[in-house]
Parts: sequence; structure tokens; C-alpha cells
Amino acid sequence: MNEANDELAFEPHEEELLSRVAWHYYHDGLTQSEIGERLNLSRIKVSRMLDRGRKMGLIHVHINSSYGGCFALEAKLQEIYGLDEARVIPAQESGNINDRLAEAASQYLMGRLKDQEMLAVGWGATVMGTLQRLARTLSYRDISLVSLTGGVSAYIEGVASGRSSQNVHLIPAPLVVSQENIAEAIRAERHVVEVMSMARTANYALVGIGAVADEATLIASGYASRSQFEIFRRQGAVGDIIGIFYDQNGVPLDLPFHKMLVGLDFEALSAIPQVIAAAGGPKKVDAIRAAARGGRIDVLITDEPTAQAIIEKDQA
Amino acid sequence: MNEANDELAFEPHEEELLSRVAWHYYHDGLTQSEIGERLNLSRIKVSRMLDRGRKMGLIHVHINSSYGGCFALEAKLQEIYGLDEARVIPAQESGNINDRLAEAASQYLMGRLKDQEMLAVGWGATVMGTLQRLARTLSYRDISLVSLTGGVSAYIEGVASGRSSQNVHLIPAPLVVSQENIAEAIRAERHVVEVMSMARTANYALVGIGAVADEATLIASGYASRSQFEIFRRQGAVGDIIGIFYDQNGVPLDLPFHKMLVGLDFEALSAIPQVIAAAGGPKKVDAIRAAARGGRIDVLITDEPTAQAIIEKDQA
DNA sequence: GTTTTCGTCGATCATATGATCACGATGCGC
DNA sequence: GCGCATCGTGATCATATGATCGACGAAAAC
Repeated sequence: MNEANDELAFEPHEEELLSRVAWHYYHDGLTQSEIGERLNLSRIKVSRMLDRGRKMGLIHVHINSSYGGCFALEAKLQEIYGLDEARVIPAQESGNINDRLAEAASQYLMGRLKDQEMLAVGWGATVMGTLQRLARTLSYRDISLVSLTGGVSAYIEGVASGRSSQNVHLIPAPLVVSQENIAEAIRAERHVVEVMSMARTANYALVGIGAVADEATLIASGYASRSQFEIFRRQGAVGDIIGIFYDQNGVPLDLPFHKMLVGLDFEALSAIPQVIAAAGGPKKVDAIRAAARGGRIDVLITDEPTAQAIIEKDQA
Repeated sequence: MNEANDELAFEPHEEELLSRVAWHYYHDGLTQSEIGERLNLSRIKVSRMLDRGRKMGLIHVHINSSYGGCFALEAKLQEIYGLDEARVIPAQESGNINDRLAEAASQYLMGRLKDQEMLAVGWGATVMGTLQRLARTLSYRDISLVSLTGGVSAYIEGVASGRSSQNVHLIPAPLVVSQENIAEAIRAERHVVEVMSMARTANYALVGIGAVADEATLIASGYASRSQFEIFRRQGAVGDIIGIFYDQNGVPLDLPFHKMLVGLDFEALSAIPQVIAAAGGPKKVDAIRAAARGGRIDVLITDEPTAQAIIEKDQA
């Protein structure tokens, strides 16, 4: 697991200084040394401030082009699956796909989120990365966060910490419990009911898409076992969103596992105005394709080879 | 005058490549050499592409902070003068203030302009700089340009050239003519009437603010003489917007000069939903302050010392 | 066809940048 | 009070970057 413990808060004064440094650097084109002289800082400190600014999303580079992602693929995805929007990021051999998807997703959301809106979040590594990058934007624009499922406290709290103004509502439970009646009991808890009904009112939902593969985060984090996955696969599962497995048409399966989940169901998820999924990689092609075919998602953020693979399967 | 003749159009294929390069550089953090290897380009070419991308506004750096401009000053300006929005850019000793204001103004407009809206533009060096930086955004979003006054053809045509899809409507006349009856005749011309009534329907107006000083662009470009300015000053003029001089309360003066202008009057200007002024520098303090007091503008983009000076005068 | 002019390209080199290291300050537990 | 860990700082150095220059090739002028 990645560390989500970076201290994301800093002094207002420091923030002003950082903004000023960034302005001089990017807009005025001064060198770091020049900025240092002006503001009485060592060159190296200026460098570090810029670094932090970039990491924390204070500095944001936007590529103002229809090709920012691969336009042709985006158009095809939108057309074939009736998506509101598709974002495709260029291919790259090395580097972590999830980080790059998270970058693209956070960028998409930064452009979309308005003041005081509410964002519901699902589960998974990409979602986590996206939230980390969004942390600053969220608090600036007074965005509320709400979880779609249990089991997210660990990483959301990391993101939210240090900012008091932010409204964060988590389902205080694990993603999956061991027995159906326990899940029922948890879902009936007053606090859980409250958060879940709040999640239904969110403006956007940000979700990952899981493949039915041994590397799945669900298995890595102990919420499911390989043998369970094998059973799911036999029953036709090709992927999952917020823990719900669906077949190749994006129709949810009738699995006992689903009864043990603590979180919203597909019906409630679809009722959220815009469901945004960020996922990519060869293992996830079928999972993403099925989700798109079934209309489970409104916005898809993925990478170039994955988009290519998805489209090829549906044009054959 | 600056050259506005840079070739702003380029091949679609090249644009895709440029976007890809920019993506790798800014989002993936690859070095220019690595990008060159991947895409079979020499390192130096990658460097030049990035350079071009920045110059042409394809790459856009946003500083995601309330301090991106100096927040405290912005808040005060908004409060004192009832502005919709104020942008204050940090102080800098050296460097051309107008360029930095133009940068800030173009950035503001990029964030605000929606597809197919119409932008009316006034007169002045800052306006020109802003338009140059905006050129790409304008054509991408299919923004129409319309002039608020005569005398702008020289620089607007430079900005608009090379893009056919763009709608540009100019008042085909000088800013000022030598006699009142000539001005009347021009204003009655069918084409002039058409453009002026189109300007009234614009969503935004972008204007400069001129000081009543010998360095004024109006004088430099020969539209007015120093002796005229001296007379204006005696009559209480502190500044002008699109050639119309006003007193320290922002109330337009009754000058013969105004009768010889070809362009909209203040009443028509105020009818445009959002009038955006970009101006700064010690000479312009009074001019800006009066414009703000008189409610002539809705959005002010200025620099830190100027903002400070303006506010001090009104708090004393 | 020749010459001129312009623009593009890559090599070279000075500079800007960020990675690493070692130091000192600060905070924490014993 | 005394280590101990942690963090921020600046010094040093390897690397990334972009400015300059000459060469090449294409288009235009003659």
C-alpha cells in the first residue's frame, strides 16, 4: 500500500509564499535563484517549495488541447457506449498506470467540481491516488466527501486530515463482513443509514473498476479470497465496481458475496448524476468494457492501450 | 508595437504530438531526453516543442490557491467597490507590468469563456497582449470577437489570422476622427451600426484603463495630443475607458473629444454583463480607482502595489 | 539554372535544476 | 538531563535544460 501520510496541511503564510513563488516561476519566467534573491530564500528552498506545490496539487498544469488525451479514441468510446465523457491518456511503457490515471482523474474532477458540491467515492487504489491529488481542491472549494461503501476510512482520513473545514462522511464499517445477518445489522445502524442516504445525494461518484484476477485489490486487502474469485469467475463475473460483480454485459450477478457488502447497490449508484470511473491496464479490459456496455458509468478515464483493446473487442 | 505575426496555426498531427510530449513531460515527469527516445525525436526538438506549446498557450499552468493573486487585497477590492471579482498579481520590481497583467487577464478569461460566447474588446496595450495569449483558446471554443471601438483592426487581425473558424467583427473606422460630423456619419454607416449592435450583445467586455498622463497610449498612437490631455485634466479627467474620459467618481465628462469617437458609449458598455478591466502601474492608480468607484467595471485585474495604493486612498 | 533567403535541425556549451549528503535544531521518550 | 529520531537547511555535484551557432535543405527571386 502507498503511504497516505504526507502532511497535507501548511501555514496560511507559507501558502501565500508558495503561491507567490509559483507565480514568479511559471508566469514571470524567473529562475529559482532570482526568486530566492527577491524573497530572501535560498535557491534550494525555492526549488523545494515548487516541488511541494506540484505534489500537493497547488500547481496544476493543464494541456489545452483536444488531443490532451487521444481524441480519436475518446470520441469512439463516447459514441459506442454512450458515455458523457471519455478521457484517454497516452500510452507509456514504464511507470505506474494507476498514478497516471489518478493524475488524469484528479484533473478531470478539478475542472468539474464546483463549490460546495458533494463527491461520493468508492474503493480502490486509483480512487485513493485521485483523492490524494485532489485534497487541496477539495478543501478550497468546500467539497464534501462521502463514501459509497465501508472500508475506506484508512485512506480517506489521510486525505482529509489537517483540514477542519472539510465535510467527510464515512460509512463506519468494513467493506465486507463475514455473514449476511451482520451486514444487515450494520446497514440498519442509524449512522450508516445516514451516510448512505447522504451518498445518494452526491453530485458525482468516483469509482474504480476491479478485474476478476488474482492481483485484485479486493484480494490483496483481504476482503475476498482467490477461491471466491474463482467461483465468481465461473458464474460469469468479469469485473466489479464498489464490490459488486457483474457479467460481461454489466448486469450484476446474484452472489452471496453481495449480501455481505456494506455499501450502496447499483441502483443507488446509477441514481447519482455522474459516475466517474478511472481504471486501466490489460487485466481490466473486460471489466471496463462490461461496465461501459451496461451503462454502469457515465465518465471513463483510462489509458490508450486499454481503450484500444476495449474498442477492438466491440468492433469485431 | 509588438509583432503579432507569429504563425499561430499548425498541423493537426503536430498538435497531437505536441500534446503527447507535454503530457509526458508535465504529468509523467519524464525528462526531455526520455521523451525523445520514446517518440524518436531529438532532445532539442522536444525542448523546442515544449517551448512552442508554452508560447502558444497550449500548456497552461494554473496556481490553485486563493493566494494565486494576493487574496487579502482581492477581497478588499471586491468589498469596497462591489466588484464581481478582483485579481491581484504579486509585486515585481523588474519586468513589464503590462505583460504580466495580460497573462493574468488571459488566464481569467480562459477560465470564464464558454463555447460560442462573444467577447467585446476595447483598446490598449494590455488588451492587445491579452488577446495574443488568448488566441488559441478563442478558436478552440469558437469564441466570437467584436470591437467596442474603432481603431483596433491592426492588432486584432494579427491575433485572428490563420484561423478561419473564428468570427471577428471589427468596427471599420479609426478610434477618433477629426470632426464631429464625420464621426456621426461613420456611426451611421450600416456596417458600423451592425458591428456596434453586435457588440451590445457580447457576454464579456475586455477593456484597458488609460491614465491622463503623457505616456498614454492614446497619445503615443496619435489619437490625442498632449495639449488635449492638459485640457481634459483641467476639466477633472482622471482616466479613460475606450476613449471616454471620466472624473474621479467615474462619471463621464462632457468633452467635445467624445463626440468624435467611433465606438460604444458608457451606457452601452455597462449593459454588457461583465466588463473586465486589466490595468496597473503607479500612473493609473487614480484612473482605476475612479472607474471602480463609478461602477464602470465588474472585474478588475491589477497588480499588488496598484491595488494597495487604490485601497489606501479610499480608506483615508 | 543559379543565387539568395529563410527556416529547421542538431552540436556545443553555459546555466538552471534537483538529488544527495552532512549538519544543526527541534521535539520526544527515557 | 541525555540520547534518539526527525525534520529542515544549505553545500556540493550530477544532470536536465535552453541559448547560441553553423550547416543543411527548401522555396523564392533573379
